[in-house]
Amino acid sequence: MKQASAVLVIDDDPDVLLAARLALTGGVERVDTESSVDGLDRRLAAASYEVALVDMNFVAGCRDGQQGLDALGSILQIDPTLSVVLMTAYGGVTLAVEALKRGAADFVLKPWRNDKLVAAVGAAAGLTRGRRNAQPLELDALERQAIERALARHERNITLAAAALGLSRAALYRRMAKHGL
Amino acid sequence: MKQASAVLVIDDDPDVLLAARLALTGGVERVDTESSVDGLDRRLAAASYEVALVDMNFVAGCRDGQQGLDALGSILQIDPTLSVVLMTAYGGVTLAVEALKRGAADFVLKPWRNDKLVAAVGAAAGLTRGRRNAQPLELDALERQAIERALARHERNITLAAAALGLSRAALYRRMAKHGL
DNA sequence: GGAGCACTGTTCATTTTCGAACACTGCGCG
DNA sequence: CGCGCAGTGTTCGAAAATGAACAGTGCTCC
Repeated sequence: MKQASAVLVIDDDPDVLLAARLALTGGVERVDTESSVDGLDRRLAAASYEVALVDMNFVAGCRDGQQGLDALGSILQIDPTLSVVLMTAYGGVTLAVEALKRGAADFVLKPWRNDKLVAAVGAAAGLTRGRRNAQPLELDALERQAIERALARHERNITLAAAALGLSRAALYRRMAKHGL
Repeated sequence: MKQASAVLVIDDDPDVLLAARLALTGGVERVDTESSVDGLDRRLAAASYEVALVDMNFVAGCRDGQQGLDALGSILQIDPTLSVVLMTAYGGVTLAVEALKRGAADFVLKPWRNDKLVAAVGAAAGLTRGRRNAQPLELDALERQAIERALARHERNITLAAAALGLSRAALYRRMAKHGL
């Protein structure tokens, strides 16, 4: 099924923005561009993006990608469900690893191959959708899961598990029976 | 606080195993080594490791790291709480990104700097401990969280939120009151 | 205007759940 | 052995949660 998706591309180089737009158009519903990381808050609130594609180097002569990592942090703080794909021309393994460890969905090197970029953005959009659709389970199922975990963690010692769950032993018995454990 | 931690190192090169042992001894409680990815199941069940440090290239002439990715998958399937640090001499950004996306805790290049390796393994051990100590919340708190999320997701529409949680509207009102929402 | 609709907030007889108490089973220990 | 301890599984009157029903509020549409 074809999915509508909105992507926000952030880079200080207009050429890159244009190239990204051309590469992504057709693959995604909408491509917005932004040349700075300022005012992200409003930007992200205004339209509900599914992917942010962010450059890591905004300051000339500064190639360590720190701005990108900072932007990543800001974006995830604003919306933890939004997938962030980072891109850089100067990246090494160390930077890529750091980016992923900090929660980036993917990491692409400039210059990119258009099909790879589309694939990365598509996969990231899928991640976002997955996170956003992850509706809280029904309370019943949630309780069942929690009880199972608590029992496992305490090696089926009902007394301890009950205490950990914050209920009386008798109550845990009843709920175990209810859930068929 | 100094933490006891057990590390399992897997590499087909005895020199690498020795180097790893030397680098890690002192930094961690115990270092076990293994020269193959076979029989991981028993190995992991026998001792409770906090980190697995795994080489990505077991087959001569095959440098794409596929074995490492497979091993990563196997290990996480056996014990999802165990942090896996991958290492390779031939890695590029692409491989590193793939490894992290598949759930590796970190990715180090051979030859490593001993202090970096110790730091990576230490951080990974911390991750494992965090995951393992993440005891299921008390049922009450869990319910509160679920209710908050459901309300947020449905823009405070009580009727919809109640349906999503699998309880009646009146019940949701009561629980909201109980939790002070 | 007013009928239809979707949602809110509350009431109350009925049903469920609560936990303290009890009896029982191992198990280590002097 | 006899004692204490830690755990299990069950009982029962008291207390709390349940959901159908109701009245109220704000809309949209004709």
